[in-house]
Amino acid sequence: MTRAKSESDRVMPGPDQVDLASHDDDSARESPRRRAGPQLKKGPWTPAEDAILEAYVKKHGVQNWNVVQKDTGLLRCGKSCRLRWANHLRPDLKKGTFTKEEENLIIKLHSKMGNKWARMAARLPGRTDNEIKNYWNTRIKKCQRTSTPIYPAEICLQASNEDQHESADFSFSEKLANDLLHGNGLYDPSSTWGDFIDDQEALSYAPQLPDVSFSNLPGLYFESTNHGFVDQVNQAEVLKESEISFPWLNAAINGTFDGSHAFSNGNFSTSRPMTGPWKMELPSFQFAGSDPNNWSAYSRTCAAQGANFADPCMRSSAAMASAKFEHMCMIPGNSGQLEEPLPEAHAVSSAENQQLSVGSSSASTGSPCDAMVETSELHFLERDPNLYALVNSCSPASPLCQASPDELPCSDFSSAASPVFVSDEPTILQYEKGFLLPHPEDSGADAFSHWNAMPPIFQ
DNA sequence: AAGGCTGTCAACCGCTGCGTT
DNA sequence: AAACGCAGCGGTTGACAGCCT
Repeated sequence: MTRAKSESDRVMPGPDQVDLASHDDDSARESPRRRAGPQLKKGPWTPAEDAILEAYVKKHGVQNWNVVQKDTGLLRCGKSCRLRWANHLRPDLKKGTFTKEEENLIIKLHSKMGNKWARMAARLPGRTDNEIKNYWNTRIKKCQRTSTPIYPAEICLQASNEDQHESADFSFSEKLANDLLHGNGLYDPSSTWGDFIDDQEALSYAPQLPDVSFSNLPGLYFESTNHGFVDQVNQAEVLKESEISFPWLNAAINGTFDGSHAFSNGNFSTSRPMTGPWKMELPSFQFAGSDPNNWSAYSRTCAAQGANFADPCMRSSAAMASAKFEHMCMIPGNSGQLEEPLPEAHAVSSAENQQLSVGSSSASTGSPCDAMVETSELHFLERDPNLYALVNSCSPASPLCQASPDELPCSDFSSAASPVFVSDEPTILQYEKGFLLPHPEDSGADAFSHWNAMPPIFQ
C-alpha cells in the first residue's frame, strides 16, 4: 500500500503534545542537570530534523546518541535519534515492500528464532527489525483471519532440514522446544514428529532445557496440548505417539531421564548450557483465531464447536490428536504473543462463566478454573498474573475445568468421547492434581508423587 | 457520502544487558 | 559491589490510507 502522505507531511504534534522528556525512562535516570534541559519533542520527525540528524551522523558517525541530541540541538532524545537513524535515515536501508524471497526468509527465520526481530533483521540486509516486526504482526493477523498457516509446510520443512546443517544458536529445534513450552502448535504438518525424531537435533532440547523450574514446564505444555488427547483419540495410540515424540516427557513422568540429564527437585539439570537465547516467555494462545472450519474436520466432538472462542487448549490438542500429528504446523494464531488473544480469551471466559452454572464448587469466582487454581499447587500461576489469566481464561469447555458437557455450548458434544469432562468423576480431581506440578519449594521426595494420579494416558 | 474495518507504518515505552565510574 | 549511562530489543500504540458496506 502506498501512502499518499509521507511521514514528514504529517501534522506535527501541537505544543500540547510535546511531552516532557522526564516521562522517558531513560531521561528519568538522567542527572538532575540534564533533566532540567529542554523539553523534548515527540511524534513524527520533520524533514528539517531529519536533515540535521543525517548531517550530524554523516559527519561524526554513530557514537553517543545523547551527544547527538546535545550537539545538534534537536529536541529529540538520543533514543529517538538512534531509532530515526536506524529505521529511516541509514543509507543502506532498502525501501519498499518485502520481496517474496524476503518474506519466505522471514518466515523461515521466525520458525527458527521466534520474535528475535533484530537478529532476523541482521539476516535481511537493508531491512530493519521494526519492518520485520510489523510485517510479521500483519501476517499473524492475516493468517488468523484467513485460517492459513503461519508457517507454510515447505518452509517449516526447509527450516527443519537446514537446522541440521546450520550452526544457528537458536535452531528450529530450540524454537520448537520454546513453542512446546508455549503450547504453540505450529509444527510442520508435512514433517511429522517422526521427522523430528529422525532429526538428530530435533527434540534434543528436551533434556537440554535450561535450569528452568520444571514445575513450569510440563504444566504449560500439558495445559495447552495434552488435554485433548484424552478427549479425542484412542488413548493408547496417543500414548504411543507421545512416547515416540517425547521420550523426555515419558522420562519426566517416570521421574528420570536417560543419560546425564537427570531432573531432580523439580528442575531440569543440564549438563551442557543451553545454546542461544532462552526466555521463559508466557505461553501463547495459538489457536484463538483459527477458523473453526479447519478444526471441525478433525474434531467433530470438540466441545468448543460453535463457540466464538473455543478453548484453544482443547482445539489444539484435539486437532493434533485427531490428525495424528500431521497437522501441527497449520495453526494460525501463532504469534508468539500472548497479549493479543488473551484479552479476548479472558473476555469470553468471563462471558461464558456467567452463562454456565457449572457444577463446580468454586463458590468464590464462579470460574471452574479458579477453583483449580485456588486449590492447586500451581504457585507459579499465583505469582504470574498473566499466566493466571491465561489459565483462568480457559473456557469452561476446557478439560481444565469441570464443566459438565451438557452445559457446554456444543450441540454434538459427546461426553463419552471425553471422559475428563465428567465433572463428578473423582478423576477430575486427580487429573487436576496430577496435572499440577509441584512448586520448587515442594521438592521433597514425593514432590512428583501425584504424577501417579495422572490420567491413564500418562501412566 | 459516511462510517467501520483493515493494513501499514512510525514512533514510543518499558525493559535488559553491558560497560564504565 | 553498586550506581549510572547507554545501546539495543521487543511490545505496543496511534495515525493514516484504502477498501468495503
